[in-house]
Amino acid sequence: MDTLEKVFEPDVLSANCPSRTLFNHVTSRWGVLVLIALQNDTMRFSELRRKIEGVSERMLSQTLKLLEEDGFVDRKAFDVVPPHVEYSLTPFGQEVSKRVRELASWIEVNLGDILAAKQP
Amino acid sequence: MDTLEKVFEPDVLSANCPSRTLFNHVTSRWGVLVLIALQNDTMRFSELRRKIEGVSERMLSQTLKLLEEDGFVDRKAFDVVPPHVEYSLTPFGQEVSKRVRELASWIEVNLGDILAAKQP
DNA sequence: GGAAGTACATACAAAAATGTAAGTATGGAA
DNA sequence: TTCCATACTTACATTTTTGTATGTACTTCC
Repeated sequence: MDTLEKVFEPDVLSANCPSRTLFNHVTSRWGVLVLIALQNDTMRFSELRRKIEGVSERMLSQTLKLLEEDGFVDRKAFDVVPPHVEYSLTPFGQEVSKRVRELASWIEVNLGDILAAKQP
Repeated sequence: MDTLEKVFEPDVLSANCPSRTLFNHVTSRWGVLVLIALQNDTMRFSELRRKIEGVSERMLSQTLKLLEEDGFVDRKAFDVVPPHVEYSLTPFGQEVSKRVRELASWIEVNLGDILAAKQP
């Protein structure tokens, strides 16, 4: 093995690590939900908006743009009027989405028990 | 089966679903990092603060309190001076932590490829 | 002919998150 | 005896996030 290998180890606990930035984008309030919503479908902007209850147009487009820049979301625009744009996950996006989904599902499935366990 | 069963299905995509609230806490900026930091250890407040680069005392204690209320973090205070408090994950906390860790690890491991794939 | 739907951008305002600094009580090290 | 460490809390200031409203260009439905 080369003596100079592995100079840098990604770590989300390190303030300046690029993985932390990506992690923040992915786990952002609307980011997680976009990833979940797109998991098995290609969707249009307004479909996403209806599916993710509570997002404003502003936040949705901002979040989509960020995830697109990071390479997790693919945007396909058709040059027609009225506009038609389709969003989907890239292969990278599908990987993160899968893991976000697992977290969300665990919470959904165990919601009853979690709620029952806390009595403040 | 009872005709009235399953009146309510938890869904993080629903604005008012309690699972959404929990999900938001868990995926909050510092929440994810606390869950990761506590995964295999019991830690004291200032240890956590040093481990999670960039958290302020204020945010750390706020986040710990929230996760404690949700039942994911356990707080054990010893009545001595100077104060001594130990934080750890509850069984529920370990479950969510595991899943958050998997997401973070995937990003860390694939960081190079993700970064290489984007050229804006 | 007017309303609604489409996929946004933009300006402005309000709300929420976060940081900073200071304070607390006490013991131990220098 | 002054400073540091501990685990916070509180007040205050700043930053970031989020929402609201409006506009666009055109088509289709009623």
